[in-house]
Amino acid sequence: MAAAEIFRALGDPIRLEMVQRLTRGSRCTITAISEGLGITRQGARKHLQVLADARVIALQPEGRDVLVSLEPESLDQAKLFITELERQWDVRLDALRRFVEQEHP
Amino acid sequence: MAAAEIFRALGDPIRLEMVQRLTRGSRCTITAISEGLGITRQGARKHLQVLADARVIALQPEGRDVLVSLEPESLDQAKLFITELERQWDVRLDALRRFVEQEHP
DNA sequence: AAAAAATGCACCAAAATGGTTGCATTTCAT
DNA sequence: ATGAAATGCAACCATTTTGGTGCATTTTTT
Repeated sequence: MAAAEIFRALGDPIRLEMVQRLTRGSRCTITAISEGLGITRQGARKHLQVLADARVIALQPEGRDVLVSLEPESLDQAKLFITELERQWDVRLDALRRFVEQEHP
Repeated sequence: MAAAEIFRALGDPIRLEMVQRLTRGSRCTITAISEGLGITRQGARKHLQVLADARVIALQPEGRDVLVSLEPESLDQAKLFITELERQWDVRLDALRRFVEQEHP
């Protein structure tokens, strides 16, 4: 289940903050996005790797630094997954409603 | 960030499978939802607790057993969070586009 | 009343996570 | 050419997570 990995990547306050920063500001370096998180650069780097493994972000070396950028497709995938869950839920509720109406006319 | 906890709860294949079962079938007991997952009931029970802590599901004792049911509001919250991320992303892209058009008329 | 079912609780072990420090390497700027 | 900046890598540590076993307890069922 690829969705689980994306959810997992988003399931941490620091990583979620990183993603939020990327949606607001543009792409930036690892050092830049690691500032003001209360952890070291090396610590932040591990979080970035988790996000990259789930393809929530992309890391591309550019000379001396590495550019961090958002991969919006992953967010779409996650949202679609939830939407589908809700659709199934609604289908079930509808079936239940029809059943009750049929049994108690 | 409450969203992080919800994402975290969804970020595991077994827990995601449990949620999916709940959207399809109706509420059921702990034993029922723990079957066919490849782990013991006690193991499954811990996953259920994670989901309950994040309010993705509700656990209500009912005589001898405990009924497991989905709390759809949590899914909505998670979806809304992603939707908002995407909105910010789009706002930024639009701003960038307008900027480029202005600079290179 | 006795057996069976559903669950809780406590404890245990292995693995993963989150975070650190220290140091080496590459690349850019002066 | 030298120094500063950005990064990578490895080792290490504490904590949490994942999963298990064993046993006690409470309800149903027969």
